[in-house]
Amino acid sequence: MAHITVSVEYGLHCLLWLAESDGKPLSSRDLADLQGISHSFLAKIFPKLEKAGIVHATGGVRGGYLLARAPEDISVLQIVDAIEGRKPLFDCQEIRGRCAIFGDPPPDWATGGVCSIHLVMLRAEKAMRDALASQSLADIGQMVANKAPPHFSSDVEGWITARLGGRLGKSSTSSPGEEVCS
Amino acid sequence: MAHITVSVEYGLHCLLWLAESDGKPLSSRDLADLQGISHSFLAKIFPKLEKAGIVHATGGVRGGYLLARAPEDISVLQIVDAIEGRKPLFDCQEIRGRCAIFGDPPPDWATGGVCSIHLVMLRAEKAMRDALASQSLADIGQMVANKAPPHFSSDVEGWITARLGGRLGKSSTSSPGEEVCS
DNA sequence: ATAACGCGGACTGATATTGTCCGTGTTATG
DNA sequence: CATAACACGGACAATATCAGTCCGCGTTAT
Repeated sequence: MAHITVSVEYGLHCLLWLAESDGKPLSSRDLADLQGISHSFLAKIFPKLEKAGIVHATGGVRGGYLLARAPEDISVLQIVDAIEGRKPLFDCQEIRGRCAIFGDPPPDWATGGVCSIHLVMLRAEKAMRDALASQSLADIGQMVANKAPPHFSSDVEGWITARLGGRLGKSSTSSPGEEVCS
Repeated sequence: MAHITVSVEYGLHCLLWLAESDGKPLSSRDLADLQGISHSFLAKIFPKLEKAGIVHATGGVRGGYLLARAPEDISVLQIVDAIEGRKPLFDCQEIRGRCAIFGDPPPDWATGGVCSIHLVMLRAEKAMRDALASQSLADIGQMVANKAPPHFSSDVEGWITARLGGRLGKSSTSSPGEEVCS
């Protein structure tokens, strides 16, 4: 229950899968089963990504989600804001105006401009957001790809085609894949 | 209910008063009444600042709190950590190890090192913490002092001496003060 | 002796998070 | 055309944290 929630974590992991498995749409159930997370909960996250223009949804029986933009053009900050809705780091209560020495209303010099404490927090929030804005989905995908062994892409491809009911000759993993493997 | 809570806000405002009113200890009730905030709640915050070595408490009937260090040597980050207890920005659930393609246990390449998503969040958290660490209590105090009119320090002095039961001739505000006014 | 103080624990209400479940509309497929 | 798989949205519940109150204990100036 931190400031950046598990909803964001789920969303980011799913978008990484969508960035990898380019072409065929993946349903929220596919993504949930693939990662061992709750489908019901994931189904509440994706409409937010869709409204933010990060993914594109296709309805119907073979429907699912695709990235609406290139992974290079999707920043982590955009994902966080899409899912959490621009949640502030600090919610200033304007304590400065309540000083017992002041009358009612408090003098203008005490309430004008931004509270000094609030200003420090806003700067910290901006530093955090700048760090998140500087990283794209493609950057994280590259980090993950550098860790995975070469056969992993084809394993994933096999799992997906098997699950899509694609009885096209591949029934299990370990078949060589030429499409997604970079 | 943001990541940085109102407890931190209350604590920071109180520490600013302690930095100003140097010499006489102020009780948590003094500070609560001076700012129009809950005394009961404030009384739960100060022991944390005391254990962190930010303020020094003196018990008994004329007791209260004093800054334990110079305002220049107290960073906003130290105050936040003292009150909130090093709360992480992001709590990684290690989704990466739950992939359906993996067996149990998942392969080492998938679980070794820091999760790539977690890494991005840790960098954002560090950027935020660096921003908070770069500002001291004295920095904020200076900002506030620049806004206040010259007679404000003596008004505060008057309020405090009146409240401390100091029946020394001053009964109200608006008397000239020479001690605290910079 | 008393009253003001710090300290700590128990308790309460409000809100956010993390889910689950169900109903509606849409669209490939048999 | 019927069905099943999909997206979407609302209602609901469990849990956690936050904000705040209240009480009892020990300490200390007056």
